[in-house]
Amino acid sequence: MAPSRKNTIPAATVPRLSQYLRKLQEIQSRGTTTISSRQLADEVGTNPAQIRKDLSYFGEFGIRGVGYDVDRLIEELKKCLGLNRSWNVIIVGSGKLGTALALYRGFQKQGFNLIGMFDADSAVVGTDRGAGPVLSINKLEKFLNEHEVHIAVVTTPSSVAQEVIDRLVAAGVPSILNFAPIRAHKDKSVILRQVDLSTELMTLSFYLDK
Amino acid sequence: MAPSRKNTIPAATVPRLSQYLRKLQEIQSRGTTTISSRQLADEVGTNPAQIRKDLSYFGEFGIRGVGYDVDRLIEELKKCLGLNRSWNVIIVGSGKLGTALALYRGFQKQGFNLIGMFDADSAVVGTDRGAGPVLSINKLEKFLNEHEVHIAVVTTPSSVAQEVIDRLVAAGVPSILNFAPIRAHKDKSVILRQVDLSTELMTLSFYLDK
DNA sequence: GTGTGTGAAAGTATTCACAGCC
DNA sequence: GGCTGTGAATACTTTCACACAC
Repeated sequence: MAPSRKNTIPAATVPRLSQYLRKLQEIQSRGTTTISSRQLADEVGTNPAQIRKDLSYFGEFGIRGVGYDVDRLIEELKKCLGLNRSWNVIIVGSGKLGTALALYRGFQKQGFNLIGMFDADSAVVGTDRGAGPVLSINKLEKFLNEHEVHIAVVTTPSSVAQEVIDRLVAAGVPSILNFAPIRAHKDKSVILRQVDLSTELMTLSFYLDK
Repeated sequence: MAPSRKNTIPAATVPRLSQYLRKLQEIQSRGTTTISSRQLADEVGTNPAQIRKDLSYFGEFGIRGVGYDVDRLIEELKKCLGLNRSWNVIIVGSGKLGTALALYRGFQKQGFNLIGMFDADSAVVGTDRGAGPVLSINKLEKFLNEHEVHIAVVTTPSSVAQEVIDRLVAAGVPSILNFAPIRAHKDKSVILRQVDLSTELMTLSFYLDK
């Protein structure tokens, strides 16, 4: 039976589940209805045992001798990932990067509702960057008070990113996705993930230099 | 003695080195000249043993009882990461995201030279998005023939990303940073890293849903 | 026969704890 | 006394290999 005790699931498994899900949605749209762990592994660039092990933390979704039903597995993965509901998202920082993210269509598709964008620049406030009129950063706390925000995406300049993150945390936002190139501090209760161009480039540099 | 045999260095260490480097540069600009592994660990959000172990793969850079000289450690980390030289970078896909990345100032600062941007949209070709006039994607192979490109950053729509990556690989580009939300395939000789908004959001969703 | 689910084994990564040097 | 560098211990991940179900 599905244990569903998420504390016991390896951290490395979680991002892989999302990749399985996306690949399966692509496979579904091609009209394929059944897939083996080997086929999926080939598509996603891993090995079959990894997939079976990852899935086994959540339950038994396959049929021995046959494989997995694509529709069923998509539903199960959504459930595993908490995607059978919607999450409210805001973007703080409405520059090029924030706008690029706001316009990303896959956003809404998986149940992420972009309900607000913020910026400090009064020339930007009021314009539409993909999620209705951009609000002034001064209205951040008021907005957070009136709306339940689950995820805040931070795309501000790095000079103000830590301050913005502190304000988000203080206002009770439970998770943050930070694109500013700083190593943000936060208290343990907040879920923080960092996406960092300069780290990615330096990592490539390391392997190029071998 | 510094072993410098990069195959033996844990994959998880490499991105951490880049974070140590960035934090040290910040610390340097505040005028601090010496730092202990504990202080750096607090700043970067890890533990001192992790830092000492990571550094130990490359050599002995500290002084017992004292700590690390900030200037020296910065130089050593740059050497470890292959940053004591410059790398040529192109961006393929000059939409909002590509433009945002092109305008990111930290880019040039660490020795990454943005030498070209490409797009398929003829309305975009010829405009300046932060790295001189955008070139037509039709001229990609010609450009790669005439310039040594070390890193290609892919920010195209996902529908064409795999095709673009295949062309980059065929033309001999040794490393790729892919922002398109696809699981790209590639041959083993190419270094590929993926940055993926939807995986990040789904990972947050997983932990929010606990 | 085919392919899943899963303990056990192998392989990696992190943390501990202390000898050795300042 | 303080802090690094590192083997040893622990924790975590991936891979193997096979019993079991279809």
